[in-house]
Amino acid sequence: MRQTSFAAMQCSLARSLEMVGDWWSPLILRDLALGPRRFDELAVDLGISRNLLATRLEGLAVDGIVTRLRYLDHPPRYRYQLTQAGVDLVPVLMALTAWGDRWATPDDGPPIRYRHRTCGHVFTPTVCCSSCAEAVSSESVHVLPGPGGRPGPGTMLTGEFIGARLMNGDEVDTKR
Amino acid sequence: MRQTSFAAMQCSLARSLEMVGDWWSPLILRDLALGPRRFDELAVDLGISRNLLATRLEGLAVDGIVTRLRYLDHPPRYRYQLTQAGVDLVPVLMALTAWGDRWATPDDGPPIRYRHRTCGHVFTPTVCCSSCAEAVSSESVHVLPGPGGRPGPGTMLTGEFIGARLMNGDEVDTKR
DNA sequence: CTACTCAGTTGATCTATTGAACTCACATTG
DNA sequence: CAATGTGAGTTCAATAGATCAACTGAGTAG
Repeated sequence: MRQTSFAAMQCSLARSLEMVGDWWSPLILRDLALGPRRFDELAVDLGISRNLLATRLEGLAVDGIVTRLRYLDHPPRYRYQLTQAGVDLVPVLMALTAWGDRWATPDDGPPIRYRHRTCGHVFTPTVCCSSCAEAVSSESVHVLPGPGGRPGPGTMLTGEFIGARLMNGDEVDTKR
Repeated sequence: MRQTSFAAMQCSLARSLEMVGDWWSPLILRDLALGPRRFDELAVDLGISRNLLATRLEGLAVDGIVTRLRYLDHPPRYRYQLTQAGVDLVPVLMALTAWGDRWATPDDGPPIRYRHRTCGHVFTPTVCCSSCAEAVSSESVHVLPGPGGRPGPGTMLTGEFIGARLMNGDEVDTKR
């Protein structure tokens, strides 16, 4: 089979997915952000098979998202830690979690909540405009071609649709 | 084998991943947000195999993220469209794309850029606090247990680490 | 009448995921 | 000091998913 690699795609989403888009990786990163740091903790918490966990951690380390730290020499004991790239990814995972709180219907309300230290409030992670700090929706965004944009594997046609175009189309109706 | 289902996990991230966390799904949603809407357009643009595309689209439709619309009766022609859940997910994908722009090192700069209609600026999608609109980082967030939180598959230990705790630990160093 | 498009199915092949058992070094306990 | 336990994986058989490529079938264009 060989799962198709997204690495060659001229698309930052595809490249992100190549690094953290597989089954388990985001949950491993969630755990590293929330507390579990050691191999066995991760394995027990997630219920992931140990060989897969080993493979994933190695991949994440190669991609510079986690580091493997030896915190004890005798016996050798390791701890996995998020790098800056990993830390930067946490808010994105929080946003996806917030989406799940809304659309994946948890049985008894959200399993965890976030409080913002600087303002003190319990909040919902929201994707905002870096310029005006307003929440963005797909309707309020124009997509523009960037310097790295060109047709290629994974983006054969998208370019034709882009160009000062309203994201999510002109003839859109979002009825369910 | 059966790939482990995340659906039963008491974690909104896991439930989100159950719906959109598999190989290709996020790219399919990207395409639906950017332009391609028809089966063949998606297949050609992504280079995904046609049977997988059919399976994914059906799954996304079952989960209420896309709808299949017949826009022509003779011959029968269909178009796939994001539902409100799908539209709500787009900003999250944008945030992940922005992460990729930063950490997945595109060769020639970002393939696409976003402009915010309401303020007119080209911007970086940023995850912010819904209360104070400041950008959140994992260091500025406390994690609190929510009503739906309890140990279970996929979250056996995380609960022990949570409780008015600083996300990403107390003894964290984020050196690379 | 033939070729082409859209929207998928079907089937053979191959690989990633799973679950469980195994290794190996060190530590702890009775 | 023998027996058990813990951390951090590795090895292995079985199987569900992914891939590629060819096929179907309705309709339309030339």
